[in-house]
Amino acid sequence: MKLATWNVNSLKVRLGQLTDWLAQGKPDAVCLQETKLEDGKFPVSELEAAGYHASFCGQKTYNGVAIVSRRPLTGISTGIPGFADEQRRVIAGTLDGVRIVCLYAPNGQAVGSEKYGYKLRWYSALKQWLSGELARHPRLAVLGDLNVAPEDRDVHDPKAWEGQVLVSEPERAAFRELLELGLKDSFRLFDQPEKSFSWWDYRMMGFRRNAGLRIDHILLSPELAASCSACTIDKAPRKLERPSDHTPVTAELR
DNA sequence: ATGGCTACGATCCGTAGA
Repeated sequence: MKLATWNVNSLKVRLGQLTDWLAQGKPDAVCLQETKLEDGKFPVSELEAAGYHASFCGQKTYNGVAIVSRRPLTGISTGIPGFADEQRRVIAGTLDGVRIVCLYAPNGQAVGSEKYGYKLRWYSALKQWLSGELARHPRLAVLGDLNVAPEDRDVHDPKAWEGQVLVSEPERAAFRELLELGLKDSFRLFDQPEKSFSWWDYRMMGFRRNAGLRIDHILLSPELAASCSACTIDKAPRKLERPSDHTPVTAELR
């Protein structure tokens, strides 16, 4: 099974790139973030024409998540139970016995801001929920834009970013707490190129300078991690005209 | 130099992202 995550930064703008990418890589499921579409405007028929089903939970302008899959998911749920949130950031479903959780973590804006507090509260609720999900679903895959670069090697310029949002110690601690539940960062199960990132700022020629961060992640339960044969970042879509600022990450399960 | 893009929904700029 091939699972992927991609923050498309507007599915309306990136739909053609997505269908091309699906045709090339033929993933079994891809988790999307920042679809920025109300559910009534989700491109169901276009994805069906590409051979994919979709489960989605969106809103206008901001946020929005979806899981696009070769076959329909079962047991679809949205949001984090017990954490009331207007922002559409979480959708989950089951495919071939694998529980797939698609996440769009809050950005946090700036350390100490109101949005930063919301981010940490969101992570706290996420951890509580995923703790139970791991017990319920031994085959659990958590994919998404987690908006945290977990270690300095995930940051192009750790000195410049030190203490900033996406990198700050409380955010990294929140990320580590997910790993302490037993989830594995699938990217780090394998040797990887130095300076591997999944996001580059649109400004300052970020991509050309490889001035990026690794903030899009695929976390796997121990059982799935044991069957994971690869985890790769596909930089090709970031080179296209009008790219998303994020690029897809894919994990292969035996 | 604390900006520089991009998307969106509103105008002819503000909000948000990361």
